[in-house]
Amino acid sequence: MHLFWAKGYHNLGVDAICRETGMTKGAFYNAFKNKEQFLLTTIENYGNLITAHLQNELANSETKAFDRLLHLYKGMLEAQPENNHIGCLVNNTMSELGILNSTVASATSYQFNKFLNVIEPTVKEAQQNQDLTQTIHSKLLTEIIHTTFFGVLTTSKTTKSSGYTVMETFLYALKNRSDE
Amino acid sequence: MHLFWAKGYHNLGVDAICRETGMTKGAFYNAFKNKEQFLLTTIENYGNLITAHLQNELANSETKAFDRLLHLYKGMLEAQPENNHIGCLVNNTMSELGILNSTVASATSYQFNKFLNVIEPTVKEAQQNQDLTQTIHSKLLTEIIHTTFFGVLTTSKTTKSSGYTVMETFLYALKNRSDE
DNA sequence: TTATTTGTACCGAACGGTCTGTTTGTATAT
DNA sequence: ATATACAAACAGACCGTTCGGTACAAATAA
Repeated sequence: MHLFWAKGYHNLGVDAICRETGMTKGAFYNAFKNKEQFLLTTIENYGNLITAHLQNELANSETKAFDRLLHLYKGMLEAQPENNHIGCLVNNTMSELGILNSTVASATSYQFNKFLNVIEPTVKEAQQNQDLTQTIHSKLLTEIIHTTFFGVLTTSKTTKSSGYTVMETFLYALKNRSDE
Repeated sequence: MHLFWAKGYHNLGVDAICRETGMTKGAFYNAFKNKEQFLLTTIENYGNLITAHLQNELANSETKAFDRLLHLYKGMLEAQPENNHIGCLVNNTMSELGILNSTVASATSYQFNKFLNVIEPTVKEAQQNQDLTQTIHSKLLTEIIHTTFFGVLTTSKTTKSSGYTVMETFLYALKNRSDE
């Protein structure tokens, strides 16, 4: 997972996967049909991991929904510099293989939607708290937020910054201004 | 340019470049030091092309600044389905090579900033027209908008949609609500 | 003539994937 | 308890292809 994450698909060979994991080619091709199948499995594992993380981060009901969202994205973005700006495997794979491999494409958009479904209730709660604009349906608003997050992840790969300023300012811009 | 754009860096060989352009390897390596140098040249050409396009699209002063922005992003996103969701070369390259090659990384972020500098005056104008939130500095607001655009481009590669709904709703969410 | 550009054969390395011989765990028969 | 059977798992040499890049002679330009 970490190899695909950091190096991408075409820049990572099966030999390197085997070297890193201690598998041999025989074991690898016994367990997976091919490199693509291994990527699909990896994406699913990654998606489950992230989904659990999101659920965990957003579960805390002691703080307000909007602050939980802020804290969630802050944590993920501020971890980027120390993680060598590895970004998100789903985002990375969407970009590299989205138009080249439709099977992989639908696997990534499936995981992306899973992310949205986990985040949406908190967005809705923030809307009900009058902390986020109510003029947009919570599902679409969640998509906007997480899409921007993906954009920030991509651009921060080259600026080597966390990109959190952009994300934070963006979230505050979506804050309902009726309470100001 | 079109080859890097559609296939990415690692998935495109020098042989394929020569086949497509009619060059031979001798000519290629006489003109460019290596494949990376060719990518850097390509990114610069691409950046100039897009910068000119942005300038052209935003120059029209007959419509309001906010509507020009809307129209700009609408045009670029609605062209995606017919262009096989090729996206933006700068965005694609940022994602694939951002953490692997620092020279390419800074070339892409340089072009990204050029884009921002072209768009910013129109954003500022929209702010002055009270059509965009004034609480954020125009440069940062421009960065937020274009970063979200990049995010939309990436995710729409896998959903095969134009993604314009997300972008449009997003821009309207940044609209100053004092006039409603 | 001399300098530059071009065509192409070629290089070693790495690619995804296959093949075959061997080990291993387990189920059944004795 | 021990022997036999057998499929699944595994190790790693090996396959043809493609990779980025070089060498060098031929062609062209100055």
